[in-house]
Formats: sequence, C-alpha cells, structure tokens
Amino acid sequence: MNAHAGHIRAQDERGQRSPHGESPILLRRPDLKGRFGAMVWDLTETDHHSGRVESICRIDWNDVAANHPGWLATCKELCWHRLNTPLATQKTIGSYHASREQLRMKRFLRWLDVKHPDVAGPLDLRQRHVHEYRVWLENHGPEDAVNASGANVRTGSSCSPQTVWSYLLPIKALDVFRERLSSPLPFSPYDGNLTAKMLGAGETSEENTTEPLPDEVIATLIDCARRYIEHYAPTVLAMREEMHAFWDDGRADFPGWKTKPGPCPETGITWMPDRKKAAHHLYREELGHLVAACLIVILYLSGMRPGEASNLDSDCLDRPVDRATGLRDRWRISGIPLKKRGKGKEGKPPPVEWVVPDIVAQAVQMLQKLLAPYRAMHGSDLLMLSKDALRKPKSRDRKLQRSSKTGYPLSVTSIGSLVNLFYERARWQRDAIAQTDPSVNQAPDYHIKPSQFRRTLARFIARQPFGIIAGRLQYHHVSTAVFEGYAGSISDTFALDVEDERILAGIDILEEMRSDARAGWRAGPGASRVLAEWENVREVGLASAVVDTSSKGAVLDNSVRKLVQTVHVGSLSYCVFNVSNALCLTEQEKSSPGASPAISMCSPDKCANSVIAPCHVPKWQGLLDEVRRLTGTARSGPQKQSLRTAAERYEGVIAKAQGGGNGKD
DNA sequence: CAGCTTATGGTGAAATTTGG
DNA sequence: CCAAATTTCACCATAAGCTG
Repeated sequence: MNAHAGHIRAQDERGQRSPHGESPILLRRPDLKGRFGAMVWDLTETDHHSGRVESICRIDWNDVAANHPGWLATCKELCWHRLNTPLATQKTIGSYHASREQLRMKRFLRWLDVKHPDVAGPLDLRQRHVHEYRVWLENHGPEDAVNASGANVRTGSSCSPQTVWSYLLPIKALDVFRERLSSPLPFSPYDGNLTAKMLGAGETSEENTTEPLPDEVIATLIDCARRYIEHYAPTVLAMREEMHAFWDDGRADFPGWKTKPGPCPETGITWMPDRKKAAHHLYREELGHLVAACLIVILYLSGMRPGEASNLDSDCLDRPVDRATGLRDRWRISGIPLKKRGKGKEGKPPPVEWVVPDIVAQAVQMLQKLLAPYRAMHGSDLLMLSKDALRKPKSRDRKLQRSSKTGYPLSVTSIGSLVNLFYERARWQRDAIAQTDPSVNQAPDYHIKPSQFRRTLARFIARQPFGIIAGRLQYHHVSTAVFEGYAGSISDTFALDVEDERILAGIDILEEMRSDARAGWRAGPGASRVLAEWENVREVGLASAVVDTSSKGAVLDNSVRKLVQTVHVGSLSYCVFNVSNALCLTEQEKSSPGASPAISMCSPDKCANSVIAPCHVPKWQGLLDEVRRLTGTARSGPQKQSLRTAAERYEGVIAKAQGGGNGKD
C-alpha cells in the first residue's frame, strides 16, 4: 500500500522513525497534500467535525518561523511525533489536539519573548524559566498579560489548575519526546514531576454546572420557533425568492419588497419589526431567524449536542420501518457523535441515531428546503449553513471570502449567536402578544448557552414522561418518540443525565404525595408502602440531603436513591414500581434483572403499581372530554361502544382519584 | 476498579475581516 | 469608515484511557 515506504519510514541513527522535509504530515494519510517541510499543515480533512472552523485544524508555522526561529524545528518535530509516533506512555493524538497544543506552545513562546528574549531555542531553556511561567499562569492579571494579536484578553487574576496544566502540557511533551527531538531540553521539568496532580488539577469534579433553561425562556423560544415554522416560513421563503431574482437581474438598486409579512394568523401580532434596514440585511436576518427556529426545535427535542447538530448532513433524516409494528411511523436522524465515539474504521466514528417527534422532522425538512439553493451554490452537503452562505456571490468565478472553510458550515459559536438573536426576536414578539393578552407576561432578559437545551430536555423528560410539549403535540406519539430517542443513544451519558433529574423529580413527587396523604387523600396499597418508607427515610436525618432539591443537586444517600427509583413520574399517574405486579411487562421481562417500567405500555388506571393523585385529575378530565367529543362523530356501533367503554373507564378513574370512596373527604 | 492523566468538546468576548 | 459576522484565543468542563 505504501509506495513511499522507503523515505517515509526513514530511520535515524538510533533506529527510530524521524521526519524530514518530504515526509507526509500524517503517515497514515500519505494522500494529504502537505509535507513536513511546508509552512502550513492543513489537517482539516482528517477532522470528523465539519462544524469546526478551519483554523482549528490548520497549523501555521510562519509565526514561529518569523518570531522564534530557534524553536521552529523543535516545534515541528514535536508536533509530527505527537501525530505519528506512539510511545509506551503516549498514544498518537488527533489533529485537533495537535493544533491546540501548538497554540499553547505559541503562547509560551510569546511569553518567553517578553520575559526572557535571550532564550533563543530549547537548548537555552532552564527549569527556572518553566517555573516562572507556571507562576505567571497561575497568578497574573490583565496588566501583566502577554497579548496576542487577535483575541481574548485576560480579565481575572487567576485561573484554574487544569488550565495551568493544559498550558504546561507542551513543555511536558517536549520532555516526554526528548529522545525523538534533534535538540531536546537540557533538563527535565521539575525533575520529571510535572504532573496534573502537582499543579492541583483534577481535584474532585464538581456538579454539573450547566443550568437548565428557565421555564419562561424555553416556553418563549419554543412557542416562537413553532410559529416561525408553521406560519412565517412561507413569507421568509418568498423573501428569499425575491432577493435571488434581484441578484439574477443584475440591477443596482433593490426595488423594494413585494412580499408583505401579514399579521400572525395565530396571535394577530405584527411578527416582523418594521425597520429601515438594507434589503439584503433584512432578508438574511429573517432567514437566520428561521434557521434558528429549526435549530432550537432540533436541539431541544432531540437531545443532540450543538456540535452534533452542526455536523449533520442534509440527508440525515429518514423514516425506518418499525420492526415491531411494520409501520413507518417514526422519524430518525443519523449523525456523528462527538463524545463516546468509539473506534470505528478509518478513524471515523460510527454514526448514532436519534428517534425524534414529528415537529423535529418538520424542522429538518424546513432546513433542507430553505438552504437548498445555498448548498448548490457552495457545494456543501451540510444541513445547516452559516449566515455567510446567504450572501450574494461576488461573481461566478470568485467565492465569498469570509469563511476560509469551504461549504460555510455553521460553527458552534455561530449557533450561539443565532439562538440569542432569535431569543431577542421572540421576546419582542412576546411583548407584542402581551399588549393584547394580559395573561401573557414578558420574557426575561437571558443569555442562552446552546448546551443548555440538552440539559433542559433531560429535565423535561424526567419530570413528565407522559408530558405534552408546549401544549401542542399529541400525548402518546411525542412521549414515546422522545423517550425512545434518548434510549436509542444509550451509549451516551444523556440517559444518566435524565436519570439524575428523574431522581430529583421523584423526591418532589414523594413530598407531594406525602402532603396529599396528610390532607386526607387515601393512597392505594402500593403508595402507602412507599410513603411509609419515605417517612422513615425522612426521619433518619437525611433532611439535608433531601431538602435541597433546588439546583446543584442533593447528594443522595443510597437508601434514598433506591426508594426514589421506585417512583416514576407521570402526568397521568405516578408509578410506584413493583416488578411482580407490573402490567406493562411480560413475564419474561419481569424475570430479567434490573427490570423497569415500560412507559409506552403503561395502563395507569388498571395497574396495581399506578397511583392516581388529585393533581392528575385535570389530565384525565381532558381525555374524558376528548372521548365525549369523539362520541358525537362516531359512525359505527362498535366505535361508539368502545368510546363508551373508554369514557366509563376515565370517569371511574376521576371519581376514584378525587372523591368517592378512595379520595379526599 | 478507583484515581489519575490525557484528550478533546464547549463558551465568552475582543479583534479582525469583508462588503459596501 | 461602518456594521455585521466570524475568528481567535483564553478559559472551562468532561470523557476516555491507563495504571497500580
């Protein structure tokens, strides 16, 4: 396979592989363009993450060559070995990490330039320099910073040990690879004791600090996103057509919009503010909002990470045949996972799948349609494109210049700005709705981090496995689809996130059941058993662990955890799970270890495990109303009969839960 | 199999780039 | 020169992989 083996595998006098000018940058990818001698190593192709900006996987040596010539050879050798030479203690690293390491190296070199300009190369470096750098990293304020061209400046006066550690990693690597370098360090940093532990990094990890989006924020977002997809999309598409026609026309001035955004058919508000803005800005702003609307729906209801969404192909959606039912009744999105990737072939991680509800499929289809012309224009296959893809191309032979990466992927940082811009619009619309509808209040000022969607979904599923999203989607379909969606990517930690949230929710539920019981509600046998246990647990001085259910998460004792795990939350019932009489499981499933309730098979009114409390009555009432409405339209006798049976069933449940012989007095 | 290191994804915000 | 949108870099968080 390797025609160049002769010079690729060149060995030095110690019998080790070493690079020279014509060596490929990556031995396992000799087809890559660059060679060791080149001043730019472009590893973009080897990066599976298409949403990542190009500069992240491009290593530009020109800066080192110009400002720190004595270091150039060492930096390149180190980087090459990091990419190609596995050691006993160090495996080879990916292009992303290799580039990041060189960025950190550059920061060190900048610092040396300021503090010790006499250190011209690795041979001049001493332990005291390394130590001084470490102290500087640990404790330096903005006034002390060594500024780079370009970007972020220090704000604080200290940083975390793990950050210090990662900035010292290139120096550690110089030590680890000393045998391979033509001019190794003349000493071993801290006598070989430069470790994460020494720097205090890796201390006990803290709680998950990503807070879920507040209810008002997510409600505002989802509501507005849904309106964009359902009602405003045709207007936005018409604007796109008009703008493209103008481009083709070749006229100098935009003649003015023919498309008029009528009032919102649902709320009656003017949904697009009337601004004096250049047409091409207006058009891209609205297209951007529509993209954001789809993105929000996808992120919130699939549990994807932002980076995974930006990595999706335009043909990621399909409708597989359900093996159990033979029907094509579920939507599936396939993509590349960012974490827990596994090995896969050719370094490419195997795809994962998310099962998603209808509205997510709609959002994906909208993106497919909305961005189709730009995909054709820029030769991209990605589902989402950055806003720069929406600009007018300069001419046939010249591409747009802003993005240095071909195809205009939507980077993760851009997702952030897109979403926050959209939230501003959603708030603006909500203000307008509040003018006419006094029951609607204003949305809070809030900065959204894209990763919060995933966390918010975890909480949502945990609290309402039978829930109704935004009051709009059908109960059964969504709950099972979303639930299976996360179960489908079981290798992910998402299931664990959900479980943690569920346990916290379970504590709320137990407390609620307890106060219901104290108010005179008579629980069934299953619930009484659990409540009695709960009283015990509360007694045993777990108050501190249990009372704090608010944010950072209570540190749960195992006994609490176990107890809470038997209680499952639902908006139709609680399930006090007890394997032996669970109606949702077959005999075979019951006997398997770790059996848990099958949400989609639940029959809350029949199962002995199920507890229907007063707070569930409204949902059951809703089901009853629905059945009565249908009874009016039913045609055949059997249809009417089955509806009557259902109605009786629901009436019985309601009577049992709220009054009659089994409820409050 | 816990505790550590290593590898890598994510976020905030200033600086830069680009079209006009 | 202006405004918009991205890139860049510092900082942060967490998963994967070793090792004893």
